[in-house]
Amino acid sequence: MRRRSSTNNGDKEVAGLKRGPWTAEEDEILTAYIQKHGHGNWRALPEKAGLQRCGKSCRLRWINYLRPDIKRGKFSLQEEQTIIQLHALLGNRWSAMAAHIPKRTDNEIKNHWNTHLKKRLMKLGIDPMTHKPRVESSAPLSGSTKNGSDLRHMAQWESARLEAEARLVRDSKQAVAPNPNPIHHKNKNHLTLDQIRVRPRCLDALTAWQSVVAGMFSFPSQELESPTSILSFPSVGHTGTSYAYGEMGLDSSKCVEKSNQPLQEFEETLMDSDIDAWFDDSFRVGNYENIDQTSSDALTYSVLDLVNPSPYDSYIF
DNA sequence: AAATTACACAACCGCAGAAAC
DNA sequence: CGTTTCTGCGGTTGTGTAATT
Repeated sequence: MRRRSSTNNGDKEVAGLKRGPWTAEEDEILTAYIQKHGHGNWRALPEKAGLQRCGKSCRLRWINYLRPDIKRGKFSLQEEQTIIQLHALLGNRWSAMAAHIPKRTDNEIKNHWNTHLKKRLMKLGIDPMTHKPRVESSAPLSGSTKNGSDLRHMAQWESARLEAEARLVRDSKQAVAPNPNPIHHKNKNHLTLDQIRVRPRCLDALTAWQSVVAGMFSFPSQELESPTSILSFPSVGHTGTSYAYGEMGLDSSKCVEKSNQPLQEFEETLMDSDIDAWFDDSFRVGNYENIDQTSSDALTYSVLDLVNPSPYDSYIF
């Protein structure tokens, strides 16, 4: 594809350098060269390999496309769930997210988020940046002060949860072993076995949150508490169902109605496109108690484990 | 069937931090 | 210790293709 000339440091456009999509022949040359010599200095690589590309372009092509340890194709529901949860923890830190999603590149995750997941969350009434329900400021709370209070209560709880999670991620980064992944060597989210033993059962809040969302389908009646928040949900006049709708960012007045009505209308909302299947699968509750933390497999413990207790053998998939 | 629009994703840009000099 | 160079990251855009009109 044609681009305007670059003013980037070290990559100033040089006459004769090819741009745009890579050909199969170029891919072959680059792959063969790196497999034989390693990439070494990216800037010097194109000349050595006989490619009319800048080093930056070669690096990008290798990392995002040609590397052998890349899984291509559709994202699984589990991967999507993980991305969403990691995004809630890490924000737009795509490379950090990629470090916890095997065989996926930051670029791929970023693209998938921007083209799919962000839109799905928005469609569900969830702000993709804050991961909080979007409450229309212009929409009155339909005369229900109680519900307005509840929504604020939920927002406070959610805010506290996110803060606690962010704090935990920061803390976990301060005491970490080197990441063996050469691609993401800067990422330091892996914990040693000793560190795992003293790891606080921090993100149970996330599980709790998932429980709330899953409550849309199971309607828990018990009070929900979060270890990362002093707030708890009122048990009177505010069922799991109504919170769930609030979580979905639906009109609060409808929440009250829906808590006492069949799910028909709600289901109709979800029936739109493929959201229902995705949502049902993506937000089922995991169970931290099932983790075998003494397993030798737990030598590295990552942020992924915080958000997805059993990512690879989940019953979801 | 052609034109238009929406979508997906590869690739580029510019910046910041690390490393080398 | 300051400067230069290199690398990696996140944001953005252009293009090909599918879907719709």
